Amino acid sequence: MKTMPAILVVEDEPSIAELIAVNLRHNGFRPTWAMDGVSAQRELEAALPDLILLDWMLPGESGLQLARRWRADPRIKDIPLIMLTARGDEEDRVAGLDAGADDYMAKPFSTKEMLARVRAVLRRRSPEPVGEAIVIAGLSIDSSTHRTTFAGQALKLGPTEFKLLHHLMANAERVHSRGQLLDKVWGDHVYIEERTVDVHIKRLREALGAAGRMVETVRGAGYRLTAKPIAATVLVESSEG
Amino acid sequence: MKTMPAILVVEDEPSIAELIAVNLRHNGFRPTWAMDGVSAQRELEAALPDLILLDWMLPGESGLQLARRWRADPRIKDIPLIMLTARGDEEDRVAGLDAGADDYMAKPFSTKEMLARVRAVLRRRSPEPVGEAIVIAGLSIDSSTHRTTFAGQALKLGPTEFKLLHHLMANAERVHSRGQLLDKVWGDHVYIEERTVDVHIKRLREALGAAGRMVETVRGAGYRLTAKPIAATVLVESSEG
DNA sequence: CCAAGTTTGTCACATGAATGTCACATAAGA
DNA sequence: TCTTATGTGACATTCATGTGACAAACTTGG
Repeated sequence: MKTMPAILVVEDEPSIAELIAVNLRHNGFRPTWAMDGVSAQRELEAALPDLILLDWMLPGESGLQLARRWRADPRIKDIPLIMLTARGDEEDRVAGLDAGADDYMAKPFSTKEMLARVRAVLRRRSPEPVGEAIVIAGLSIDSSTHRTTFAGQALKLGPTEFKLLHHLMANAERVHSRGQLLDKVWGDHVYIEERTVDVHIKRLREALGAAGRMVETVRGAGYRLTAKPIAATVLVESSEG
Repeated sequence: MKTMPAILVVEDEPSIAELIAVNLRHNGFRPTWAMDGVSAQRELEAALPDLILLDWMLPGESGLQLARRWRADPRIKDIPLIMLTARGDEEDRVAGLDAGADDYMAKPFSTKEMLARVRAVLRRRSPEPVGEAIVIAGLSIDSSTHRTTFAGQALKLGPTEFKLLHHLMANAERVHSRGQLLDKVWGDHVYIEERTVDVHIKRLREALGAAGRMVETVRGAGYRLTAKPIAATVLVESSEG
C-alpha cells in the first residue's frame, strides 16, 4: 500500500461507524465520518476521498438519493461507492447498483468481508502500473517479473532489497540520504531508525555479489548507485565543481 | 485480441439483430446471428465466439434457461455473456446476473452503450486467447479441449485450478499479486479472501506433480509461472576475505 | 427428489524468511 | 590521536506463506 486511501463513511449509527472506522484505520486506510447527507456533502466539498461507504438508511436524505445525486456530479461520479444496507433485499441491491454503487454489502457484515470489498473496489478502479525493466552496466531489474540479474545471472533479493535497488536504479547516479530512502522505499509514515538503511544496503550489496560495488557510500550524505564505481585506485584529487 | 473478436448474437427479432450486427461489424467485431436457442447451440458447436449477446425473450427456450445451461458447460462457461431484455425489470436483472451473465442491458439501448459494454466485458474477461493451446517447458494447456498435460501425461485439474493455470501460462514469467489473480481468475463481482489464492496455488502445484515447481512464489509480491524454475541455484558463497 | 461425490472458500496452526535494532568493529576525517 | 560515520554479525520479533482440516455449495447419477 503506497499511500493510505481516504474513505468517507456515511453512517448515522455511531457505534457502527466507529466499528468501521477503527477497522479501516487499523488496516491502512484513512476514514472520515459523516452522520448524514448534509455533513457528507460538506466533507466532499472539503476533500474528495478515494472511496465512499454509504449507509442505505440515513436521517434526512436517503443513501439512495445521495448516491443518485453524487453520480450526477462530475467531480464525485468517479469515486467508488459501496452501499451498506440492513436488509439483504434483492430489490434494494438492484436499486443500489442502478444508482451507481460499485458494490453492495448487507449488514451485518464481517470485518474481513468489508475490507475485502473495499480493497477489491479500489484495486479495480486503479490498475497497478506495469513496470519496465531497467538495465545499468549489466545489472538489470524488472518489476513486472520481479526479477534481478547481473551479467545474465539471476540474483535473489528480498522484498525490501528489491524495492531499494529499484529505487536506486530508477534514480541512478543520484545521492539519496537515509531519510529520503526511508520515505521512498519504506514509505512516508514509518518511524524507523536511519541506521536500518545501512543494514539493508549491506544486505543488498551482499545479494548483488560482484555488482555490489555499484552501490556506493557517499560519506556524510547517503548512498548512490553508479554505473562506473571506483574500481581502480585512481583517486581523483580534484574537487568536482 | 489482435483479430476481430467473434460475437454471437442470439435475438429473434430480425430488425434488432440486424441493427446490432451492423454496428458490431462496423466497429471491428465479427458478429454471427442465431434466432433461437437451437441454432445458437449449433453455432456454439461449430465455433466458440469471444462473447455472447443473449436476448431474454426467445421463442422456445428462454434466454435465462440458455444462460443457465451454457454456464454448466465447461467449454462455454468461460465465454462472456451479456443479457438483453426489453424491460428494465429489476427482478429479471438479478436473475440474469445470477444465471452468470457478465452484464445486462435494457432495451432500448444506444449503439454507444452497447459497444461500450461489449468492449468493457471483453477487456475484463478475456485478455487471454481462448481456443489455442499454450505450451511452456513441456507443460501444455488447451482451453478449447479443456485439457492439461505435462510430458505427455494428462493432468486432472479442478475448474478453478484450470483457470488459474491458464491465466498464469497466458502471462508466464510475470508476477501476479493475489488481488490481480482474484480479479482475473475468479472475476470481478466476487469477493473472497486473498489467502484463498494460496490454497488454490497449493492445489494447483499438487495437481501438476513434477511441474508444480514451475509455479513460483515471489515473497511479498505474489505468484509466477516460469519456464526455468530455480533448479540448480548457483549460490555464490561470498567468501570475500 | 435424494444421496454420494466433488469442489470451494475459510480457518487455525506450523514454519521458515524477512525485518529492525543493537553492540561492536572498522574506516575516514580533523 | 580523537571523533564521527559507516560496516557488520547476531538476535528477537514480526510477517508471509504452506498446509491440513472442515463445512458449505455445488454436481452427478440415479
